[in-house]
Amino acid sequence: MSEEMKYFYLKNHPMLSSLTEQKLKEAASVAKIRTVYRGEMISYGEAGYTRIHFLVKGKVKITDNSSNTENELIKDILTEPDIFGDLGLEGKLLNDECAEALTANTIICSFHVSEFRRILEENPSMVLGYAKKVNSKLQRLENRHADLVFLDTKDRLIRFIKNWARSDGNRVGDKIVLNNYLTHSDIAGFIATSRQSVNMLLNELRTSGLLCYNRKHIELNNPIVWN
Amino acid sequence: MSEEMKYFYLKNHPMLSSLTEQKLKEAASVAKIRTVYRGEMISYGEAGYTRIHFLVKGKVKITDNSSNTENELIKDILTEPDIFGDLGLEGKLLNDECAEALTANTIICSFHVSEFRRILEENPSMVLGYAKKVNSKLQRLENRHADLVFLDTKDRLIRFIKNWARSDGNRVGDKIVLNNYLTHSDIAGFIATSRQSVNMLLNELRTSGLLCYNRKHIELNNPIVWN
DNA sequence: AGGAAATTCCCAACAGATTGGGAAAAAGAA
DNA sequence: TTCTTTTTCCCAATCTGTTGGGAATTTCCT
Repeated sequence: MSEEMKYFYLKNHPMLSSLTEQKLKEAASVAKIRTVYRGEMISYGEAGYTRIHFLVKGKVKITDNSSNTENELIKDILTEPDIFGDLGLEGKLLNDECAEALTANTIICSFHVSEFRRILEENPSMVLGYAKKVNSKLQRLENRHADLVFLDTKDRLIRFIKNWARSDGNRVGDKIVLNNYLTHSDIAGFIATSRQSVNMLLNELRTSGLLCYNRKHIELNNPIVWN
Repeated sequence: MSEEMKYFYLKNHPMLSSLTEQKLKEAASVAKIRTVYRGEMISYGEAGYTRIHFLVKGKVKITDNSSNTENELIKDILTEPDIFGDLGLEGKLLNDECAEALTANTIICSFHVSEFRRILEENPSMVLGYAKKVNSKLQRLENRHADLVFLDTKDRLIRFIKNWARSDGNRVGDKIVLNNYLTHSDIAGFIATSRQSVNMLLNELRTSGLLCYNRKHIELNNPIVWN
């Protein structure tokens, strides 16, 4: 990966776009950039040498492997552009948190937290963007938590698909098409239900004409309903 | 409230203790400090003029009033020292989020986000503390979310009491004593169950000898179990 | 002290979702 | 292609926790 490509990818990431050309080139020189295969794990580094990752292309699944092996909890599903890793910048490894690329040729750009801390301190303009980003993760989780409390499984699935369509859907004619890089099991792990229920409910939505789906794609039939 | 008291309270807050004396006095001059009664609501400000609050003494309950009136969801219960308000620093009001003092003479110190943004930008050393704090809120919520997914009501209640004891318990002889400023309904709102279940389970724990409780206090009998 | 409001307490019936059985279909590997 | 693994699919039994009834108790207000 050439230095120019690194610069290009970093510049396109909204968290870093506010940097001056000079600062951005400095950042690019210490950044590590990597193309990750589908299914490949992305390391958070060792305790004391943790990293912070910028997802510049592709999708990433964040899982929590601290609990039972059966029925893993999916903490988040990220679409570019986003960040993940040791967001506290403290060098602490997070509770058995793992990241895995969901798409082929996922591109990740990463810094040691110590390097990133320096960059943050030298660029006060970036600080607010960082606070905003971490806070937005907090709020998204607050909403998801509230959904888990108040909604039943079906409504959680619908809410999940809506959000998915918003962040990653393509309008094609009078439909919204999603590339389906998730299994029923992934969806179940995200909305906290069983694979069986996800399957049953998707069939229900299909029968009632709200969507079509196969292993590759999901088509949402009525954009108004799915808004 | 005198200027000296403001300075004193701000200096004692870990998020602000890294400031130089000079910077801290400047901060104190723009801060607003207020003593809040039990049950009193704490305003987040108006859209565009939101505030960020430093809880310097007392307990505060953060609720989400966007859903049904019945069975409110309690987003968090804060013990001093902590921060809350518009953590994204964007001037956006959060989804019907409300804050309410749970203790008498709760002391809150607050800034306009625009003032606080300036303070952050002028004090790079504070930035990391802020990121760390917001990230710790994110992680606490991640754990709570996982508890809601994997644990049954009883284990969630036990986990809740454990955390409560850790952040706010006093060791008295071979017991841990908690000042009980929460109703069964509050606890239910926090662990996402019904008042009835909280009551049933607390009685169960009492019968099995793990704790004693009345409206004022909760005593945990076996510190080893509750660790 | 007396009355109103909030909180705590109890029980039985019900509902939504899980569990655990197993089978078919698709994807990936060799 | 053929074999293996993963994913999708279905059904019936079961269960956890809620709902909604109402009563007792405590706190707060005057």
